[in-house]
Amino acid sequence: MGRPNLKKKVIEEAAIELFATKGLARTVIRDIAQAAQVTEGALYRHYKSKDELAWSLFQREIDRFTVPFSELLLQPGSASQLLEAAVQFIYDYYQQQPIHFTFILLTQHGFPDASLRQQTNPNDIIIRFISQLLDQPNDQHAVLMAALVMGLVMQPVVMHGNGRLTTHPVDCVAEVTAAVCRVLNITDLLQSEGDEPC
Amino acid sequence: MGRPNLKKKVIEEAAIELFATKGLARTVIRDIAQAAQVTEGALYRHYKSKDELAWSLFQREIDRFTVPFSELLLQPGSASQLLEAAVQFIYDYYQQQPIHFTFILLTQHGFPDASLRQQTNPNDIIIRFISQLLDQPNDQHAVLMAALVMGLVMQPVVMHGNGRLTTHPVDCVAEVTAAVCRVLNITDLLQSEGDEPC
DNA sequence: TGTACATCAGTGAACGCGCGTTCACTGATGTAC
DNA sequence: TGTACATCAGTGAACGCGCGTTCACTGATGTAC
Repeated sequence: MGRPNLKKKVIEEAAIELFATKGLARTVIRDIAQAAQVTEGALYRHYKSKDELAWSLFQREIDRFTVPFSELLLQPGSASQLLEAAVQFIYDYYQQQPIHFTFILLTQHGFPDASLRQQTNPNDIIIRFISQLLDQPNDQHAVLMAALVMGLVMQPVVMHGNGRLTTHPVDCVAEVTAAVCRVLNITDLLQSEGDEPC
Repeated sequence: MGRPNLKKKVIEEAAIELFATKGLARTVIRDIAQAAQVTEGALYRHYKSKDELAWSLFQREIDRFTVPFSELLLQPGSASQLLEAAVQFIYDYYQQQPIHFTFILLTQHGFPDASLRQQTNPNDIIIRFISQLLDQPNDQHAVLMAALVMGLVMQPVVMHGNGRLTTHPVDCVAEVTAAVCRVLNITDLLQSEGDEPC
């Protein structure tokens, strides 16, 4: 083999898929190498340890998600429009990149939480967004609301992942957005179909 | 030492605490033995493997939670009363047994999901409860609603666990219950303070 | 263009540590007589 | 009550496998002249 590191991407995709399905700890270097059709040593041409591989991929995947996501939250629009766009974005991402999304979701607890910069930590992004939406400096009430919204939006993904929810979240955008608005007491008129308000 | 297995409980408590804080995979037998002040061999007088220990504790802790919880859901009362009691029960449990509750929460993904009987699986209990509450045989809409409620109630615990929410969930029962009712479009009158309705 | 050399992604085999597990043992407690 | 024996929770040391990691190597590609 020569210069073009053809296998790096293959290794990374294999690692992400295995991490997403088996978890960090249950995935061993041999699994990754085998899935990527390389020997185990090849992995160490690109990463100096398994931990570095996992952490590096996690950071990259987090960024790929959060950068466009936080840009979206800066767009102009009413609260309900923004929220709907946010929910749509998340579920679209999950639909188009299910493995990468699951990787983020599943492995986030495997790293010390403080190790991500606040700027790129999805939890903190949501908290800031909800704080300004409610026009409350980020006091505890805003944090609670952020937690409620976070749970509301993510749990359908979890339940879809474990097979209980067979409807794909992407087909529940309107319903979930409506729920979010109800929880936040946002009474904007959505361009909604189906679900009726208070 | 003699017959009374004094150390079994100590071993189990040490294991639960370590599993809850470090996770199953990052906790090694030596950690548990050291924390319980016994040698590693002692552990194998009670369990035939690390996996059996973890699984056995998980089943036991799940049962200790779900048995009284699902009994509570059978009590008479209005929808909103039942929901408030349920939220109160969960947050009380988390307050009184934070380590045990976190153990369940954190390690649930470490076991194959199908391995718990449907009867004692919290997810399925919630789905059944919401299904009958909405008077919809458990079709996908009810499952989605169950997911929303589950996320709504559990996420504050997660965020309290990672330090973002400093208010204890037990002090958010009214607010969370109100959110649940709004999501489910339940317009019962709660004996609520503070939060106003539609 | 052709030749000589540097680079470096990937190989294949080995290494050694950390881990779960085993096992001969000890000695305190319970039981039979 | 006292004596002999069975039981078994806990000890302490060792074992061996699975795992992450290392390393001398190969050979294809890029570059200098």
